[in-house]
Amino acid sequence: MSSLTKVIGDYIVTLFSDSPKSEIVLRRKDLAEKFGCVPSQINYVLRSRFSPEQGFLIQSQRGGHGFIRIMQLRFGDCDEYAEHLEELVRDAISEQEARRLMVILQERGVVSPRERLLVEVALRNQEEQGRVLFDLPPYKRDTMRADLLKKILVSLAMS
Amino acid sequence: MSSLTKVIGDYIVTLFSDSPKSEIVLRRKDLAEKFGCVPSQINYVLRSRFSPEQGFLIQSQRGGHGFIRIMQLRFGDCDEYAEHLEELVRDAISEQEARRLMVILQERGVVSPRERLLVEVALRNQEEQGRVLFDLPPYKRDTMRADLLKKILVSLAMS
DNA sequence: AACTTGTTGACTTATTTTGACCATGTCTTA
DNA sequence: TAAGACATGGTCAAAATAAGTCAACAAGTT
Repeated sequence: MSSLTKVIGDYIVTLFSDSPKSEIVLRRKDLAEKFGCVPSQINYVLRSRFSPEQGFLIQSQRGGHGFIRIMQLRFGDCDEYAEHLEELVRDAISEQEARRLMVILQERGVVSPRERLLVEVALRNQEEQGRVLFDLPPYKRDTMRADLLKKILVSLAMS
Repeated sequence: MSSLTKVIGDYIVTLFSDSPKSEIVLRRKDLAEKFGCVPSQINYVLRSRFSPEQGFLIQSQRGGHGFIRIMQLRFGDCDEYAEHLEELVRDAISEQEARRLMVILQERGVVSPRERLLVEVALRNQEEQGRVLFDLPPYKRDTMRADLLKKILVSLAMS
């Protein structure tokens, strides 16, 4: 039993694979009708599944002939992608956010499952030592986690 | 005298052997109901028996259509090899020895070049923080490096 | 007895679904 | 061409649903 949000999200993904361009255009109202839901559900799908963090950009227009355009981000080179990753992690990141980011990166094929496992073990190790050995406050642990994650992801992006 | 935790853990293991994939999805609520326990017992089972250090990755979602997905990345028959690795690393290891070990493991195909890179980044990061941030003595840094390396290698031990 | 592992439940946080109300376009017509 | 009708999309919050955390207590081990 899959959620409506997942079904709609998957449908949008198929639109991308059917399209030669890395960009699709759709009507919120039509999509909502197709899936028998309220229009604002589409906004929720976009917000939760097609965010910049997940590699998408969205443009839209209201009124007659309104539309929603979803663009898949492309990165020219490693440096650009590394920069993108650094922006995602920022200065501090919680355990939960970090884990979620790794899930997304694995799903996008940026890292393998083994690499994700490795990263999780490294992050958990640091977390535990920060907490138990040095009694660091939560925010400090979040910044240290961000530092480690950025170093790892950037080095992988460049490899 | 078998604890509920063990029973549930064993049950989850059978789910893996019944499944062709190395990944299963379950509902916390259902599982708790099946074994007549509180839902949070399931979290305990996962924490104590299916951690990244034990070769498992967990992804979960709260709210409507929530789920828990468990990925198994290693299989039971590598305990011996894991022990071997622990013996290699011992209680303390220098930066140089660690790097040499990683080179050997990569040459033997135990880890990929990217995985080796990842490990080296994690080790360097820990080294730097131990030195700069906490002013740890060399021996302490060597033991911490050994701990991290062992955790990582054991969790990856497979092939 | 001290320590580790397991069990429980109250409280917290996150996700999905829905709908009422808001904002901004285009089109028609006086 | 200005006003109003019509057509879209956006925002926000409530309700329903489900998972996570934490700490106290219990049971088992050493």
